[in-house]
Amino acid sequence: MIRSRLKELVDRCFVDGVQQGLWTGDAAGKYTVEIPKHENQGDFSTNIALVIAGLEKRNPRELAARFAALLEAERELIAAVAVAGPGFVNITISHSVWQQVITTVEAAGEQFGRSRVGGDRRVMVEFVSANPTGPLSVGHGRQAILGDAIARLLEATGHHVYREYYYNNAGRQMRVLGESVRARYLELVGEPDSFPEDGYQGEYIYDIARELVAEAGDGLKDVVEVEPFQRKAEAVIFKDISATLARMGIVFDKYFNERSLYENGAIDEVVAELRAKGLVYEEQGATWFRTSRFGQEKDRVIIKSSGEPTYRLPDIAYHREKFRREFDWLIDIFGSDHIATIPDVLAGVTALGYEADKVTVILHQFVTLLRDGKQVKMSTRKATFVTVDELLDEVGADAARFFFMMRKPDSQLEFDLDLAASQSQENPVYYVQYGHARLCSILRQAGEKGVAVGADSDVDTALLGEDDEIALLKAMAAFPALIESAALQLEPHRVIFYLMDLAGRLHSYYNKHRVIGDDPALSQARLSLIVALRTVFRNGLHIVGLTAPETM
RNA sequence: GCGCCCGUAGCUCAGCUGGAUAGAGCAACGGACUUCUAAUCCGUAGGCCGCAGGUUCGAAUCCUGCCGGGCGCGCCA
Repeated sequence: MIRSRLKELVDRCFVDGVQQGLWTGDAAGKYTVEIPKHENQGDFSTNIALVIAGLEKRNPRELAARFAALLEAERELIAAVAVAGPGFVNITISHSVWQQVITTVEAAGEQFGRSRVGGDRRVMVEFVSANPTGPLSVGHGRQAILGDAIARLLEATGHHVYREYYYNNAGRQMRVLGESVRARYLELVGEPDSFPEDGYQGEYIYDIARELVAEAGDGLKDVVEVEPFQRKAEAVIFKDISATLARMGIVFDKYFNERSLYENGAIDEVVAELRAKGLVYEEQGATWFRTSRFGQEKDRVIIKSSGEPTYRLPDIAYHREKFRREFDWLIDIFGSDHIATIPDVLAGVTALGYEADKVTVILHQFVTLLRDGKQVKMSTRKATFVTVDELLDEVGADAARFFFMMRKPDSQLEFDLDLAASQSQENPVYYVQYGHARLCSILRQAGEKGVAVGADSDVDTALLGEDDEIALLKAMAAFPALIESAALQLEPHRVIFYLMDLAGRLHSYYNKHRVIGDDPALSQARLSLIVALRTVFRNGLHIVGLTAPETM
């Protein structure tokens, strides 16, 4: 906001300098205006002199001094200019400019931080995509929160977001699930059948079987096909999965199933197209895709000698469907164990004539759970994993969201159950939410004491001159740019770090200064700051799907 | 063996995509409640940014090679 205004100013001074013959125009677009690391280095800093010096082999400090002289003339934004270090030009913005942020925030209200940079681009975010063979585990939980937070950030920045969940219901995995349910069913109606060797052992399989007994008694005991059992399992488990996701505030626009790709002929079309382009061949009874043409080590089987496709084929067909549905940007969120499938899918869509550039894949690392300081051992096979539902029971939706968002996807995530569940000071979720509650509390007090939070015409924001007040104003001013960049970089964790920082500044300020005091004008000014801060907290929390409690 | 990710304070992790003197939260230690919520604050201590080279005005960040950890490398998904 202010940074972009300053950038325009710097650009103008740069051009002025070119016209005056102080330097050439070569550095255009190469220098930056940034917020420096240390507070004694001004509010903003530009490396323009260093860039020019590098290009023209000149003395950076001298160039910096000349550039500073040009900036000095601009007094509406700038309070001070200084040359520092190897040749940085540090710029201090006038307090009055920061103080105007309060008006800006209140004018925008709920829209503060939201933007239209997305330009209505249509984006699909595919995430979770767990096959309905059992309840969601904590690994899926991370993906669910990550994907939803990314979706929310994109929505906040003017994208049209479509959330989609893809699952395989045509393959072996779901067949085994059906067989597992049938075995439990037969066991329950007194006709024990051998349980499949690689069957699903979880207690939930019995639950599904019990539902079948309740509905049909022993009427299904002579059914040989696995189909009815599989369908039932899929339906029941999906109902549970959707309910779990809903507990976290996640709703998908569509559950896309693999089987539909067979039914509408998409699978056959993909094979035919690839074959027509000479990218498919038969060997040892299987059908191979020439992935080696796309920079891979070797070709891959897409149809097994048994006639059954491998997972690759439907994955490619599914991605072709995404392209056909005319999205501008396709975001896939996968666990890091799916890394091997990505090149195949991208090779597939490239081969079919689509721009693989439109696909962004985010791989997230695994989650380890910590309880009593020790790692919780989990095994999918034995169904000893901790489910998302159990996690939500234990720590609640906000803490789960917060903890899953706290780390960038590339990092493995250690989820400390005791910390997330603790209602105490070391829990960062409460630290941030308490910030918002505290602001609400101050405003409640103001109301009770009859200190009206005046229309901003009565408020003299120039009274907000304390260092920590200016720091709070600066932090608020940085919020829109933060949201924009977190959205475009697909990095929700940055919002969390921002909120923790803002909360820290607020709590510190609160302990140092009284908002409602003896001086009515000062109280008014500070209350206007509190109102603006509340807006930023609320917007920040809401944009990433967290609640903003008014009391705690 | 090959590919991707990670390695930063005792622990868990940030570090705005190459900037200036390295950051936060926990844990440790010492302080602050007659006050708008102490779910808070203030202070102290804590570092060979895995190691070694290279690129340049400048590297935690980029390139190469090692070391250590995770995930993959199927006619499983």
